[in-house]
Amino acid sequence: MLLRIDPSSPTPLFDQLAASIRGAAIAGGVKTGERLPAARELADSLELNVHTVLRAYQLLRDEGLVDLRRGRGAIITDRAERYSQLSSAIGAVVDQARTLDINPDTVSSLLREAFKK
Amino acid sequence: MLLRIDPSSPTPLFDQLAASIRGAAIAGGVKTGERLPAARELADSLELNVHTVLRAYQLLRDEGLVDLRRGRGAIITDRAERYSQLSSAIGAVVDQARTLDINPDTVSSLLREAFKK
DNA sequence: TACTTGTTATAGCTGAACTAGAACTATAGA
DNA sequence: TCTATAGTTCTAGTTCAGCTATAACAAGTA
Repeated sequence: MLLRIDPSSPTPLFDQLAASIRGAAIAGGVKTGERLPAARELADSLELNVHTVLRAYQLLRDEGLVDLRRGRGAIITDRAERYSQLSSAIGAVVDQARTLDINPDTVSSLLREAFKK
Repeated sequence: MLLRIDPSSPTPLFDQLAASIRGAAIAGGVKTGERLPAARELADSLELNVHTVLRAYQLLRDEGLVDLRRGRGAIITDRAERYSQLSSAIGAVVDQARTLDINPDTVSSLLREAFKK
């Protein structure tokens, strides 16, 4: 599983980490039932604080992608499959946005607005 | 043009305002060539600081939705039409996300990841 | 029991967001 | 041209989220 974190990005580190794990889950880099590295361990290898990693794990737990328990660690649920089902619809938006030359931030904002309706 | 701002939301005020104006431009509440209220004026009516309003205006200028010049104010460009063209694709994502019970934050994150590829 | 690993609490640092006040300047209109 | 308009730039103070650092605690596992 390849996890890339960019400390210079304005996106919070815990968000980047969660997104990265999500991506791995969708791409098949991590499979259902598989266990993620222990928070302290991952924190060491990514040079982050344990709390930052745990916050990412908790975010993923809140959305149901991960089952998180003491002594056991973080285990990927079958929810990744649902995310995969969204991929083509999202891909269509990205393609069209690129054609229309609309930047990611704007598209993201338009998406959030659409959710409010 | 109806602009709603929620001070208790975690989303920055300038982002909310920009999104709100974008929404009005797409919905037809503001049309191409039309002029937005002066920043100081809008700041008064929304009970925001002028700088916050101007930051929203500058954001919209950066994405090309607004033409911003001293003494003239902010004028909507024809770019709003492009945003409208994205609407159906975005609507499809929102519908599917609701069916799959995937929350807006996650969808937004998945979208940004998709843009990186 | 001993080890692993997430949970919770406290605390300090930094930067973004927001507000406030003021001076400046390009543009529009009389 | 004169004047009001309205965005631009600068300085500065406050608040809060994000991140880091320690440390004690609790539920699983071996």
